[in-house]
Order: sequence, then structure tokens, then C-alpha cells
Amino acid sequence: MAAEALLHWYHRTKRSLPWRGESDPYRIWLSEVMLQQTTVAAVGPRYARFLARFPDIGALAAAPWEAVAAEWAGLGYYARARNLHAAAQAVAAQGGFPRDAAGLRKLPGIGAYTAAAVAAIAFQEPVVPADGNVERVMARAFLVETPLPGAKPELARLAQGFMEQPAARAAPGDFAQALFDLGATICTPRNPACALCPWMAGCAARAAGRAGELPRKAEKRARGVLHGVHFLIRDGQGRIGVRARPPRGLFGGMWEIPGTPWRATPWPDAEAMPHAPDTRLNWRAAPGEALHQLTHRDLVLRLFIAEAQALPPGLTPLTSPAELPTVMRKLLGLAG
DNA sequence: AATCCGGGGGC
DNA sequence: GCCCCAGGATT
Repeated sequence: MAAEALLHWYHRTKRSLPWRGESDPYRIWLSEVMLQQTTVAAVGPRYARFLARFPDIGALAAAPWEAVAAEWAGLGYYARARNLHAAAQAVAAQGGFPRDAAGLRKLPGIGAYTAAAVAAIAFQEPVVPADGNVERVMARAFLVETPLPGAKPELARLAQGFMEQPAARAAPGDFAQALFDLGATICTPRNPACALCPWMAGCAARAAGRAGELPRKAEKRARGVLHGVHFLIRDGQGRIGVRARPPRGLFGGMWEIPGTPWRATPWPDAEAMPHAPDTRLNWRAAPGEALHQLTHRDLVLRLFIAEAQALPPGLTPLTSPAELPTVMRKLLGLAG
């Protein structure tokens, strides 16, 4: 496979994306973090909105956590926001971004992939970031039968091997993004459009008629169920009370409607009620349940509602439902 | 190496 | 319903 053929295809067909053509490492880094396990379509509007609110690394470093959390709400994987904030403060204290992948890798929230992506795209370091797209392209091009995630090191080595070609080494950022585009538009997980692929002639999986079967993946475990009961308090002004979740774990550091812990067995009302912020209020059950699917869990949440003159101590009035993670907005929907 | 950590879109 | 997404941290 010739790097030059891929680059030629890229320059002819590349997607127009908001972070393409940026050279500011802050903007490249932000796009890479937002795109972790998150689709291009979902990131697009959030990327612009985040930059409008935090236009540079100094603004992000100086912002309070609550502002960052509010901006990230709904995007998922909230540890990304916490690490983004911490990394911004570290970078600001250092006077700027580390200029190579090894230095970037030390920042919170930056792993092997993101370090390589930022180094290649922002600093033209001759490294190839191996994301899901790149792994898929390599598994097919070289007919790698080892299932993921075990095959990751081998696929990353195969990808890095392209940097031996002068055309790739001359444009590491374009080469990385060309691989992303190839995986996203041609070498797709299902029904790859091999006839349009610039690497069709050299692709081993294509020759074997097996492109659609690769990469192989280890079998996944079954999902579990978690049950919870939450308590919505409205004060005299119609405001609702929220509290911050612990900084680590599910929805870490995000606002939540107070409630029971989440556990595998359902909560009977009598057992849940002591977890109400004020057990003396007149709690009534909202109809139905909020169902929310996570990667490894199904959440089943019920809701009780009460009115109070003032919010109990420990609760904060919610400024806007948009500052809640999606699961909490779903729960709020039960209140009608 | 396995598990945890969100939400959305495609099929 | 299942799969996947410009993955990282923790154990």
C-alpha cells in the first residue's frame, strides 16, 4: 500500500470538518478528546460551542469546574471533562503544550492514541495514531486474524510502519486524517466500499473476499441492570434541587437529582424513602420509569416528587436542565 | 487482561 | 436489538 495513493485520495475527497485546517494545539487537542468514542456528527456543534465559551487554554484553565461540567453535559464519558480541565491547568502552568507525543502522553486524559494524534496533526511528528478506524484498515489491509483487543499492539505497529514511506513522513497530520477518513467513509465496519478504495489493489482481506469480517472481536459480556429511586424537590419558585455526584465513577462530578444508590435489585418504596433529602415532605410517585442504556448497564430509575418552601440544606438550585447528564434529564421527564 | 465509563446513530 | 464511534483510567 502506497502512502502517496492514500494522500492523493484524501486531498481529492476529504471531509470538511470544523477542526480541519486548525493549527492551534488547543483546538486539535479539544477535538481529539471530544471525538473519543464519540461520533463526528455529535461533536460538531459541541466543539464550536465549547470554543465559544473557552476560546483558549487560559480560559479553560481559569474556569471553575462547574462551568466546564455544564458545558460538557450530555456529551458522556464525563471523566474526559475532568481530565480536560486538569490538563488545561497543567499546560497553562507549564507555559504551553508539550511539543511531542511523549510529553503529551503525560497529561491526564491523553493516552497513546490522543498523544499521537495531537503530535501528528498539530506538530507534524512522524507518528500514526491508531484509533478504531486505523485498526480496522490495518486488520483488513494485512489480513490480521487476531481478535481485538489483543491485536491492538500489532495493528499499531503496522500503522506506524507507514511512516517509513517518505510521502507519509512528509505529512504526518494529513496521513493520520486520511486513514480516519478512509475508515469512516470507505473501509467501514459493515459493507465496505472496496471498489472506491485507493488501497484496493494491495488489500489482503479484499483479495480474500473477507474485508467485511475483519477485524475480529472478542465476545462481549452480558449487560447488567441497576435500579434506583430519585427524589425531585421543587421549591416555592419552581426551582429543583440537585447535588454533585462523587468526582469518580458513573457521571462523576455531574449534577444529579438526589436519590438512592444504584443497585442490582429493585428498591421497595419503604426502603428507598429514607434516602429522600427530607422524609417529612409529602412524596408522591411519578408514573413510569426512566430507562437508560449504558455500555455495560441498563439503568431503571423511578422518581418521587414533593414541594417545599425552600430546598433542604445540601441541595443546589439547578440553573438549567441542559447542565444535567442525559439520564437525569430523562428522569426529569417523568415529572411531566 | 478485564472492567468501567455515556450517548447517539445506523442498520 | 446490536454494533460502533478520532479511547483512557483503573484494577
